[in-house]
Amino acid sequence: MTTNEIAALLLNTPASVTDMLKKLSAKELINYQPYKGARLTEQGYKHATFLVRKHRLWKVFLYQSLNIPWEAVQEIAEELEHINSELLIDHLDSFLGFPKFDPHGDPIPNAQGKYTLRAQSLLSDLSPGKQGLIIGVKDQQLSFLQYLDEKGIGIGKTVTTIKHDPYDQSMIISMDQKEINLSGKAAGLIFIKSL
Amino acid sequence: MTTNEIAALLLNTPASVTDMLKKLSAKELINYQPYKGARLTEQGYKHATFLVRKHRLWKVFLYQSLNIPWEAVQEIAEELEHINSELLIDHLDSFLGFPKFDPHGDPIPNAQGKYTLRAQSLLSDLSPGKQGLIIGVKDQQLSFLQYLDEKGIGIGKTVTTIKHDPYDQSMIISMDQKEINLSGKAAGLIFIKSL
DNA sequence: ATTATAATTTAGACTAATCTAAAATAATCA
DNA sequence: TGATTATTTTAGATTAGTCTAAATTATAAT
Repeated sequence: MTTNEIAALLLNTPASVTDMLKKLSAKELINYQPYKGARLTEQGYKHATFLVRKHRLWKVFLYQSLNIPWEAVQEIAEELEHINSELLIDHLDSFLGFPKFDPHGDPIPNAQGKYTLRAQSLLSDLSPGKQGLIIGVKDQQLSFLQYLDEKGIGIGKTVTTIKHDPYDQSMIISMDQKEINLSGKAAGLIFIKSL
Repeated sequence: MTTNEIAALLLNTPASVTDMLKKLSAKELINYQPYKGARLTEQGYKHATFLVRKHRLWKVFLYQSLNIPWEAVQEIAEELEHINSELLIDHLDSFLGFPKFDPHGDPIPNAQGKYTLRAQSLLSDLSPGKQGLIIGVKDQQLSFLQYLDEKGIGIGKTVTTIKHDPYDQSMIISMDQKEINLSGKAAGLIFIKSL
């Protein structure tokens, strides 16, 4: 990623990002060469993985145990993920039953930092007549998640492609004995396991 | 509390505490007059109560749900308590079954900020032959909690006073069919409900 | 291959939170 | 009650994280 992209993502200026890169470099979490970009070191990768682990485990907890609505989960998890205690996270993991995926279908690194892989394809590639199990989403913007909620689409649902429009890629799928229209854009953001 | 005492507690210098008092005063959380001390405003009291609520609910969660050992609970709870979301805390409260007391026996304010009161006395005041139920401790220093752990003393245990030494106030109590020696100091830090 | 444009970094300023040392105020005691 | 001591506050320095504007470097276009 470029300095500007990071800045846009963090809602900071590129100048601030440059400072951060220098600091991360001093801590040996990244290898950084001015104007050339940066790359995580092994140590940095471990830090990042632990952060991902914390974030996704908290998401599972907030959503599954506390029943906190979608809209609020992301924001709270971003605060919780900064609490630094391996003990806490390992106990949380155990409490939750060592989940392998978070409520968006994203894989959760285990205590050793290993991700569970699984075969996945896009709903947009599911041929007419075929069945698929929804296992995740690619985009976690609120507007998209709400769009899915409205249509009743969620992780764990089984869908069948009825029709795939060759012109605009929009799809008609069946789910829960109902037919649903889906834009090509949306279908390309939904991960499925074909059945 | 004095400026110096606050400083000692926070492990900061008195100069820093003065700065904090001025800032809290600017936010109208305390009424502060230089050299005269400070007092919480109504708004400040509400903030403080919410902080206590957060802290104690997290403690219940860490201890009861996650089985995190004593020694670690306090430190983690101090980080968690700074996450500011009423939604989160109210859901956590509900998840935990709206507990009224934390694992040390300290009362937890409800969503309206009300504490549950209960009659309590000190173990040191329990006359020989009388029974009491341990419901809390007054001091939460690690060393004291470990001292209690070693003797098997904890919240929910029923004890009977056998003997009370008039000279050094030390006590012999019976618990779980065993006799236990307790210093006068310790007995004065244990809350009981007499039975 | 030069030049123009875009991306990135540097320099310097600002704020917030802390500190030390000095000054001001309050409390204590002879 | 006046002097001494303790407490508290102020003043000024330091560090970390951010910003804007200017300078530098890389990329793209003619």
